[in-house]
Amino acid sequence: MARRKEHSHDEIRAMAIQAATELLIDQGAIGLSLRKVASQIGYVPSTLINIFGSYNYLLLAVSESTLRTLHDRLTGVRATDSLGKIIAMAWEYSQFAHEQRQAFKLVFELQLLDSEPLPESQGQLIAGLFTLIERELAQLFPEVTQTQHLSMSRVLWGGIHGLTSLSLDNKLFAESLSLRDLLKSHVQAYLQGMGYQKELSCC
Amino acid sequence: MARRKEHSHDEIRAMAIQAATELLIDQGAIGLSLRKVASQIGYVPSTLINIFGSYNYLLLAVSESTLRTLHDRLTGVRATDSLGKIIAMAWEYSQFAHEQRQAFKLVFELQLLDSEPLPESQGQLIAGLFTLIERELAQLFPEVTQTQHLSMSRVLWGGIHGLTSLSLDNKLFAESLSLRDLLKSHVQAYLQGMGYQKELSCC
DNA sequence: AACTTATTTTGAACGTTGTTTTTTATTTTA
DNA sequence: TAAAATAAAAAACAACGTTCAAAATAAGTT
Repeated sequence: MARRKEHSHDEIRAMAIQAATELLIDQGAIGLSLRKVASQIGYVPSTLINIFGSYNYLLLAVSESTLRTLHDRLTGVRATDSLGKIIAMAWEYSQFAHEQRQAFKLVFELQLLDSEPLPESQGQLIAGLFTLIERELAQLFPEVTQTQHLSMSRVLWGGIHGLTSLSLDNKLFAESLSLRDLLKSHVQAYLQGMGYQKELSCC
Repeated sequence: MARRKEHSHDEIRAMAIQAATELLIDQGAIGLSLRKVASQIGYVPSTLINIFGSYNYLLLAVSESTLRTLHDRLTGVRATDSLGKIIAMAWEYSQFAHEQRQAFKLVFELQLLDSEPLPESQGQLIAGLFTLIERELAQLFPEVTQTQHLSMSRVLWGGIHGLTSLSLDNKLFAESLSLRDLLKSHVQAYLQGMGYQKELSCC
């Protein structure tokens, strides 16, 4: 058989990523396979392997697409002050995770082989999430070094991610508590503990 | 063939769990399969399915065993005060995760089917980790309600888990920062933000 | 325009996976 | 001792990712 040339490689890439995302949404991670994606877009497994390199790299492309969407959602968050913005982004992060549960889990659970190095673009995308917080920290703590902004952003995002992940798998074991309140408590108390005292009259 | 009766079912269970753990350690999650576990202990796939119910339930048993070991390690942590103990447990948690990387990831990434409900024992084990922190919080904040202890323990452990998970996958993107310092910063600042002021002279 | 050379998609084959079903050997019971 | 129950193994099954040779189109050459 041969070169149908109905679609370019880039078009096939896009079609495969979209098909995979849809399968992921309404069939779950188990209902996703290279063969299903291929048949969904009218191609054949080996064609996708030629284009993506491997099934894992296809999944990585899906993960990358998910991260881009997430990043866009976070940049769309608005708030009156930096503290409110961080809290709002934390909430947006967790909401996205719950809405796109399977796709979100894929981002953090995809296991690459040693022969399949993580492309830098993927790292840049995740690092880009941290940057969003660093920017706000620079506003809140102008007197503090950049290394400390770095550190604080990791602690904040680590907590947001951890709470979100555990919540996704119902592993918080606290039905009476709302994830929203936990996230808010985390961000507020940590920043307060780090010296942020906007509406705190000390003694 | 038939009933060799060399081992009881419980013995086979234990052998399978141990073999799976060893395969997990020195071959990674990819090198693990029902068939390999079976052949490792001199049995056959269908025998393990008969005993465990499914391959997933075998993995769940491995996960349970891992959680028990983790819990034991955490209860072994000693410190002079409650704050120090929480920090020490956080560090122990992350150390365990790095030492038993694959087994730790299995605990939080194992996906059960809808037809395979999560046994309560597994939930109890994870909830038991939170309890360890709640106990210390009761010491630190005796005046505070139990619901608030619950909430604070989730926030603390969520952050510890998130930082640990991201660190496990090299997704913190901050080589210059040590995980230990991040954990310490998280616990200390959060508790301070929540009103803990042991060695803090206010004004 | 015809022929050759590249290119690219495909179909078939391979090895492996978890699971189900059937067969077979052993143990228990009558 | 014979029949029934039981338990382990073997074989069959469907699905998986991947590889590879064949086939069909496109591009290049004379």
